[in-house]
Amino acid sequence: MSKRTQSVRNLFAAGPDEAPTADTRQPMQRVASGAVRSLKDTFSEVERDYEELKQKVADGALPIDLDPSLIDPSPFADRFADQDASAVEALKASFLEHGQEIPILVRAHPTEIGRYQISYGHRRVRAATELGLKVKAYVRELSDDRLVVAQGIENSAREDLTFIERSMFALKLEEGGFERTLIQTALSVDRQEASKLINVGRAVPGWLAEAIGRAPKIGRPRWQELADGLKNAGAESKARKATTDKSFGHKTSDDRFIAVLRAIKAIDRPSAEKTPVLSVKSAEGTKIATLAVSGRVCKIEIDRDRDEAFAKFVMDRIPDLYEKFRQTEPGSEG
DNA sequence: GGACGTGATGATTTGAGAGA
DNA sequence: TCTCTCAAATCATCACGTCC
Repeated sequence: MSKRTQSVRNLFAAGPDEAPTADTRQPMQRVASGAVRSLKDTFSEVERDYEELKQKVADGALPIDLDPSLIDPSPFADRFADQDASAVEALKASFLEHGQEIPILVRAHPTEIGRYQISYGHRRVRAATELGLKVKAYVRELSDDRLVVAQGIENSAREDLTFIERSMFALKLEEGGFERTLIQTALSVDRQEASKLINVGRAVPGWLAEAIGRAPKIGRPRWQELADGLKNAGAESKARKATTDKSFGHKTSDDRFIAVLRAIKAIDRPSAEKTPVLSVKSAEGTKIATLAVSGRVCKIEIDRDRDEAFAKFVMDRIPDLYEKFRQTEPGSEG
């Protein structure tokens, strides 16, 4: 750090009120020596630097240290609370080792003087709070629109929001009266994706999403499947019952999702999830084939070593069998 | 006509299982 | 244990229908 920067910082730290006043300098002007003139020039320069610095802080171009207790979360939360403890722990370790390398972005609280609202950096604030440290923050004037866009851009840069977190964030923005185009920008998605996110957000009750958690391995199709399932009568109470199960809290978030989905689907297809593996035997008692029903497929398995030819024989006749099936099963055509 | 919703599809990624 | 294959899952995009 240069001496001049240091002097500017010291001046900034002391504040303008403590700078020498014009009156105190008056007698020195009578001594028009070169040294004094040089000192005056330097002072003017420092004063200009101070004004520049003040402007940069006001513009949010330079970070300042804030007490985390003065910082409130974003009014448009984009992630579930208490679901990313490991990430906060990692941040705490990083803070202790390197300090806070990346400042957060806040705006002045619109209704409470002296407080701030986060645009992005919730986890950094939490880490700083737990460590009893101040948090480096850019303070900018942000409208609601700019706040959520900045928030969304930061999140998509990290790509660490799960589908349901993005879905709930999108719904929050939609309910907050934001334009679709802004929601698309904030989430870096096209209109189709934004539409799907919002619809899933609407279909999945907040309490259920919170109970399941981030479900990092569960993507749109399966959340969509759950959302569709929840439209059936009684599905929500089944889901609620699943979340009160003793083992529910011990499962991972992904497993909690699967448990709820299974509970919901048990209404629609009671046999599908419970069907055991069925086997067919010959007259001599030899196993010919087995039928295994999983989430999406029915799998018929035939022993290759013994019956590969038979498997081909069956395959050849499947079209005929399927036709006969369609003629005999009234509900089989859709 | 523009905004939105929804289903379908192809490309890519991921994970499990088989075989060397 | 490593490599390969294949199925499942996800994501992005397209196409079409509906509504205002």
